[in-house]
Amino acid sequence: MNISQAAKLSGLSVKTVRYYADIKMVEPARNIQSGYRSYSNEDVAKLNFIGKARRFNFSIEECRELLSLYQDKNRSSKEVKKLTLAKIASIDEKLKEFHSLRDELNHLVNCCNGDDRPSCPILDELSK
Amino acid sequence: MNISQAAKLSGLSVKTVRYYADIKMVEPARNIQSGYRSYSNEDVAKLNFIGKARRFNFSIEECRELLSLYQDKNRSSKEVKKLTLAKIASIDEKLKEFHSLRDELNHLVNCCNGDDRPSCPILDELSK
DNA sequence: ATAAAGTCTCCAGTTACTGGAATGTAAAGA
DNA sequence: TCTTTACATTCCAGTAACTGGAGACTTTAT
Repeated sequence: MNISQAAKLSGLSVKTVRYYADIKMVEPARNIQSGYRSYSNEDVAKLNFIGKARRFNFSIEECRELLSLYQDKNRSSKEVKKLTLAKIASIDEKLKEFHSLRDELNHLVNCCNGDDRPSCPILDELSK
Repeated sequence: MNISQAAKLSGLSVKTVRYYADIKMVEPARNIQSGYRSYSNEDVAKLNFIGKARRFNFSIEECRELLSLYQDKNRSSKEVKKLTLAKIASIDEKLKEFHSLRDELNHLVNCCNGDDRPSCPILDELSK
């Protein structure tokens, strides 16, 4: 199938699918006449896999790793679990950051009248 | 003062401070002899302000906006509050995303034996 | 036959810096 | 004064993961 069909089936944009071919993540066959990329069902499965992993916040390099584990029939589940646990830890980090950020901003907003006067505790805090 | 002093006082890197000059956020005077950037205390205060706003996850463009409000003696606190509330909302969005991401990954990890066998529910899920 | 839709490659832009090269200036020590 | 060292300058390239667009070619539909 052509690239737009593969894109549709995998829920990715054509640009993104082409990008994944450029960086050698999913390299489809080529139609010799036209030069068009020709995607197999397996290619689409890989695109799906990557799309999902990306949505799970795995980086492209991590996706590459997961993909090779996915394709390796002799892999151990330990390796995958390790990658995933590391990902969870980094998400927890971000969660903590965002939580405290939110709380601080929330506090500032609650202190701010939000009227037409120039006095503003938010700016006051930022300038300290 | 020279750039490294300004950087130290504002807690930013020299590269970053120079970058902020390049993008016309904080444009210091110049020493005519040497061409060196010459930072005033006010410049440093602005750098501090920006540093803090960046740590609060405001984008450079938002910082620009906050900075001009900060320098505008006739501003209303309403405008600042609006920007901040929008920022909180976008942080809440990210929090939600990361939370559900974490929960899903956690679930997968709990299902995974993590041993030397190839069977792995994490990969199974990613390939669905 | 022609027009529209799809595809190709290649280049540039996004965000907010960071690293490095080549070069110039200032300050400190011998 | 000379020299070394530290600090400064500009400019170019790279990061992550795409996205947009130009110009050219192929396929499909009318």
